[in-house]
Amino acid sequence: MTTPRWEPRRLSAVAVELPEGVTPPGTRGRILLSALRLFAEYGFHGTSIRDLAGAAGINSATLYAHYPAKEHVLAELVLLGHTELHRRLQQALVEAPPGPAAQLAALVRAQVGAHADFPLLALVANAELHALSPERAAPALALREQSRELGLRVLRLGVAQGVFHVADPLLAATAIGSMGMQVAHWFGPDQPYTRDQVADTYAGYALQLAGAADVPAKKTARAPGATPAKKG
Amino acid sequence: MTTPRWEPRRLSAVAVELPEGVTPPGTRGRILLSALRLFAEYGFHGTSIRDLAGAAGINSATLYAHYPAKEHVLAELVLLGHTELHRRLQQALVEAPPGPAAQLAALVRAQVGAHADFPLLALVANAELHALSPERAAPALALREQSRELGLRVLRLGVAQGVFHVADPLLAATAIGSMGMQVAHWFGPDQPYTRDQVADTYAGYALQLAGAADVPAKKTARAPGATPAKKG
DNA sequence: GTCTATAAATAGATAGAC
DNA sequence: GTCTATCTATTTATAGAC
Repeated sequence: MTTPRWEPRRLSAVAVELPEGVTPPGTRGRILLSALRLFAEYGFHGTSIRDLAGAAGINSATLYAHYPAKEHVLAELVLLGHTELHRRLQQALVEAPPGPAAQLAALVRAQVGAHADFPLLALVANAELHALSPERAAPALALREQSRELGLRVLRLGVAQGVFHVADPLLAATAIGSMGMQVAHWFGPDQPYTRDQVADTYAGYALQLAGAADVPAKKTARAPGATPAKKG
Repeated sequence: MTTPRWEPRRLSAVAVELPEGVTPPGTRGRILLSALRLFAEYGFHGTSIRDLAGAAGINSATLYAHYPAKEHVLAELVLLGHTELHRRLQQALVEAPPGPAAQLAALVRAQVGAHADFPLLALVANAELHALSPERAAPALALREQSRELGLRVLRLGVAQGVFHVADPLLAATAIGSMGMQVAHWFGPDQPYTRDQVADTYAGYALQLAGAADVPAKKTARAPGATPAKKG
């Protein structure tokens, strides 16, 4: 690709940004943000070194002063994305009130929040990870596995305590996780929801799906504000 | 790419096949099946004309006797995938017992079934659609919109009838649809579930998520067999 | 329909001046 | 760090023989 083949369609109005404090300063940061946008829109293989450099306002050769290869730019984004999600999930668990129901709600809110706050990063981290060599994909895959187990543990605990009622916690965790992952594909400022509305609503869905006994089912309304887990 | 960079990771044990009766005979069919596998594994831009031809056992120039360009091969796959899903959803609605609960269950079973039966096709149809020009993506996008509305209508009807209890049917439909879409990313013969087990379980999840009042919540067990919608 | 051969453009990456 | 210039391989696609 030299010049854009056609107008972007995958993600129009979404802000091109990375989590706080992780964007490198100067040119390297501009390269990373350009890659975030282009990889999300056209994919890793659909973006050339010259596209990347052009979007960052530099010559293509200059890119190699900051990254040894195109793959390393993707690797940094993929790792950033998985790290941020895992960090948020862990923090959510720490801050959540005790009990599987509140913890599941907190996890889902954190997952949905992460995917709504950084949809481009989530998209690249998930959809382009396959373009990395196994060695460079491994760290992200390890983080993904850890994140998955956080949810699975909460679900299993909830079933053991009689709070949740699912025959197969693994399948339930997969289904719940799937809801949140897809948020990156459609959420944006053009949607009639705030990120907290989606996060809260999805947390309610997760509890319903898990058959959480005494949890307010009608809390799935369009109430704004995060108000994390004020239910026991 | 000339020779495989590394072993396939995205989808290992999944059969490379298309829905019954749609695979073209002869060389054109071999091209299409090769594209199904390679596009799913490496993406459209990650697969070269020579990869495609080599996998089909022909010279790269021969490909142009069957398709005018690489993009047309992808376009055929993308349209095939969206057509098959829409066809199954429509048929599921026709065959389903009356009532929003049974209809929602039937839709989810059909969606999950389609993604479990043809994960490669679902993956290509969804993840590589962005590589098509707007004109060639349009037919698939139209089908996608129609499929989406099938689910949305059932949810809205169920809410209106007091069978479902969700504040925002659109968001609920999105969440439910997201569960099923992701099935293509993980389901395969290496999983400890049959396609019907996943389909039935996910149908139960959807009803739970939607707050379906009087629906057997414990039917989410690992009971094999499709047995479509024997509940009212 | 299938091939060999090749054109024309673009790819990722490097050399070396400033 | 950034540039111009360039190398080398690969890309999509075509020409023309069989």
